[in-house]
Amino acid sequence: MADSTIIQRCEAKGLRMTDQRRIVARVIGAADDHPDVEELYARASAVDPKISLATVYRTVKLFEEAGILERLEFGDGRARYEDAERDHHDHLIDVTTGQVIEFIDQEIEDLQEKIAARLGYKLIGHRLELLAVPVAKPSKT
Amino acid sequence: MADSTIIQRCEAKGLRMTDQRRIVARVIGAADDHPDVEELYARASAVDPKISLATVYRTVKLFEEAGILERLEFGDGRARYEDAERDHHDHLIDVTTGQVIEFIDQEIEDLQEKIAARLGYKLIGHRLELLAVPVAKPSKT
DNA sequence: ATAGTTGCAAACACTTTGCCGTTGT
DNA sequence: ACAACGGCAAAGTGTTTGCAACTAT
Repeated sequence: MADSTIIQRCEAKGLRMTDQRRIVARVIGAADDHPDVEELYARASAVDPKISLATVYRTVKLFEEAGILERLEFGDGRARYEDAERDHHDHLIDVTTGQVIEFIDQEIEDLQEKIAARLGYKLIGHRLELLAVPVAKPSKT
Repeated sequence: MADSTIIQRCEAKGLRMTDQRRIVARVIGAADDHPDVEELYARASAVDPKISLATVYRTVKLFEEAGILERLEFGDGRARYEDAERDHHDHLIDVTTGQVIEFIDQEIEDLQEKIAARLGYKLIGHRLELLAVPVAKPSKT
């Protein structure tokens, strides 16, 4: 189940697929940013104006528990979701703009496993966010 | 201001020091775990039974904004605080028990800077939590 | 047919805030 | 003295839930 859509993976897991769930699935699948629930609701509402916020919350939670979505928290108190099936990556947050940049670095992945092992643990996941400022423009200094 | 107490750093920054703030400062300084605000409130209440939860919230926020404390979020919806002056470290969370283990690894710190630089950014901070399970006991596999 | 789902509004958990009497400097 | 602070309870967020009507299988 490598390159399947969110909807296909839902079906594969036997989740009952309603119109609302399909809409939420599509909205997330189409997103290339990291929308919070309110934003998913706004995008879903554009497709079906009578979908409710509660349904969006229930749906993302369901999908998350099914391992289809991954919940992210960037420290602003709102949960964000992304397709769990996408290639693993971490996030760099531009603190000047709030922009989120995805990246992968195998070296850092390996290092994390090594650190966990050193502490007597087996790594099952991690959260890594780099907070940074652009290095380009500003005047001197 | 390397090895100073939280209270000393508050004074150095010119914060008005009340009894309540001193209590919160001491409670955090004495903690070797990662208490959430409710827990800080419980510990502070043991010293001064009439301190209010609102004051604890106001105080940790004030201290955080002064750069004296660091706010942590382990994904359970509650903010946790620790002394920002302690040596930098990251956290490994034992998902079977919720226990939090602190660690430092210079290699991973350097790598993060390198990654940020590669993306055109200057690293100003990061959040890293490893989620892991103990590797010892279990039977065969 | 029927167990699961939805929308709505009410309930929640955590955190912030307005008001007013109190306190640090 | 007086701006800043603390306690209280009320208000705010983001998220969850009870319920009656609806829908996928």
